[in-house]
Amino acid sequence: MTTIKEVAEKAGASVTAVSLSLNHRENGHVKKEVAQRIRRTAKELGYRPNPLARSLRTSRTRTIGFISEEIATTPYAGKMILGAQDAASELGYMMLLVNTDGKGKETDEIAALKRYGTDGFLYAKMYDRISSVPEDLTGCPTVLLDATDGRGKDGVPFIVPDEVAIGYDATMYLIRAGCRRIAYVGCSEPLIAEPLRRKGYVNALKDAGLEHDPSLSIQVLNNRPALKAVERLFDDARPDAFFCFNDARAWYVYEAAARRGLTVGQDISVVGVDNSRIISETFDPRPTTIELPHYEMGYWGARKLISIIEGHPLKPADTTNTLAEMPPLDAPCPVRIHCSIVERGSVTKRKNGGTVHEA
Amino acid sequence: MTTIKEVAEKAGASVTAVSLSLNHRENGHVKKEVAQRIRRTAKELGYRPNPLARSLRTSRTRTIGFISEEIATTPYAGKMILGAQDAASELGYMMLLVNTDGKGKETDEIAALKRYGTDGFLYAKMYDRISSVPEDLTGCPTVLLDATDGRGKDGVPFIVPDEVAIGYDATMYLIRAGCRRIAYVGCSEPLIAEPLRRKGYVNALKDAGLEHDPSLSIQVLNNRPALKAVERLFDDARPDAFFCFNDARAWYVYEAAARRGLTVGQDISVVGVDNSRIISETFDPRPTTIELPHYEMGYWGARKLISIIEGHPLKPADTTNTLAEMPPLDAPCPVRIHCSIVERGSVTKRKNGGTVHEA
DNA sequence: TTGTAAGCGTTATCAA
DNA sequence: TTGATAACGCTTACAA
Repeated sequence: MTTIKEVAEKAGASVTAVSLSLNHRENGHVKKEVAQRIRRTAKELGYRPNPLARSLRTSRTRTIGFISEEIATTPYAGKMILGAQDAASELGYMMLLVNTDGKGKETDEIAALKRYGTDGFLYAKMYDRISSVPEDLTGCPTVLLDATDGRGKDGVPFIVPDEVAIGYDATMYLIRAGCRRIAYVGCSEPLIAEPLRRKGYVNALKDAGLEHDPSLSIQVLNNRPALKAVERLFDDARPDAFFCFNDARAWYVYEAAARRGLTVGQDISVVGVDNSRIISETFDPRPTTIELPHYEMGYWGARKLISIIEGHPLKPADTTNTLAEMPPLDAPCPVRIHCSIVERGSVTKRKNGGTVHEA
Repeated sequence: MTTIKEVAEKAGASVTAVSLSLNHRENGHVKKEVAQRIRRTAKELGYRPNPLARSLRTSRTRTIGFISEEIATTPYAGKMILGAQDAASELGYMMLLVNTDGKGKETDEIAALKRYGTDGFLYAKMYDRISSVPEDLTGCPTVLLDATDGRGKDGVPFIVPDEVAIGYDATMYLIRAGCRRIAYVGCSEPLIAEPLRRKGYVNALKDAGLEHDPSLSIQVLNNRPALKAVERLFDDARPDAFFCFNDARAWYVYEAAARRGLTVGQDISVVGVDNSRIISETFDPRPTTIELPHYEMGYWGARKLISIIEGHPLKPADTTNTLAEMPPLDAPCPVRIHCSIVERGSVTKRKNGGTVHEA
């Protein structure tokens, strides 16, 4: 590894001049000509500053810590991590990863991260819920991922999926495909997402001028009772399409359909949220899956965090492209991204089907 | 943050004495009494050495880099990362995570990791295959995860699942549950795991004294053709159980069973490899899933790597507990772990159903 | 056994 | 404009 000293010698300048020039802060301190010479020889030598030495001096490390209680408990974790890592990489940051048990270990891991000098923290949950950020993080730049701390705009900045929009789009997709008796197979666990996705479903029906038949909406848990409930739904309400809260719920629809000799994507249509992918991998493409925006939450969470660290606000324009275009009906695996970024003191504004909160 | 200097002052000793004492290298240099006093005051002050400063001096960072081409492309990535992180954490290491595209970006990310001074690298793939480690890593401590470089024991140390044992155990599990006509639903893609799992299946049948009926073995890809093939298998060979290469293959068995009014876990039994979990989540527990040892690969990979970094060999005893006990037949979701660690110059030895390669 | 000081590679201060 | 030099917090060679 070549050092600043070597560059200075080769370029016939002082280390000061080199440091200043390479950080583009030479104005009025180093002659333009010299600065250019320095940059040239630095490039020739393939010089890259030693981040450790730099950090020791500046007490800024250009690293962020990704803290997750349950990296492995859901298949989606990887996407959130990937998104965060991509953003970090784009902005010249490194990402340190720790897993915690949410208890004593958490304190230790956070302490370790702090010792390594991470500039900020991504605190990730694996499904939207109210979750308080550990005390050890107060005062540190932090962004909550897939959770809120319940203190709204006074709380820690957070990124959550726009669940209403997800339900709306899934349902509208089925409507546009010509379905008229669209069922909703929800989840009877108390999840934040549940009523919101259902709300989107109801809104879409309303906007399309379709009657909202309550007998088409059910909530199920799992195993036989869930299957039985779905079978009753098939037989009593006779839906021509299903919007399923998630893949697990969609499974029962597939099973019930198979038992009736019906083929999904032919006799009935199914759209489910989530991404275990098995459905879209194994069966024909049209009955499909809407992915939760885990990648986007990670990506925009990291951008948001770094913007806080560096003291420049994340411009609203930065966030709008999280909303992808609605794919054509014949696209093989249509997916739409819904992701909203909320920060303290922000104002809500509806935009292109998703919700963007601006500062 | 309290510094070594502050500890020295408070304890009435020199920084040298403090450094030596806290690193437990005081023998013959610092009076025992003084060393103890130093350690006490260090504890009182909650002193923790600054890793950056230490690394700058020692050029060892106690960090490892986890390199993955495709963190997000499979649901299993998270587990491997978790395992590696757990091991790192236990051994006092931090883990830096980067994602690459396998091309130009990879070189950049590796360079970045090197600049940050990572002591070693975990190079992870997401399914067992032959994969060469990037040149940039030659000379650096590296462990390949879920892949081999094809150079056998002369190559880079690697960790891969013991696929034969997986197939053996899955099949034996069905045999022990009383099944007699066990089908194998494989995957017709050219995967390393395919013939190995099948081999385990055949071995188990043989060991149990059951006839190996070739008409019970099929390989399918996906969509309608896969479903049709499985349906033919149902109708022609009349199996009472299925060992499926993975969840995606298992899906077709569920679908075909449902179409015949058969209930899995009642009329037929199914064991599948992989962990999308949807099967075990939604249906009765007995027809179940064998998870690939992603966590273990990450965990033992990191231990292996750190042992290389620190220059002390990983003792075989360390690896044996990767082989969990065979769970009782009535366990809700029986899982068995198969993970083998291979290193240069090692010798194979069969142990407790799994394969452990000893140095 | 103890402590002083050099050095790791930067950035920042300040005198020239 | 320029370039010594101190400082960041630690480890370690070496002198006392």
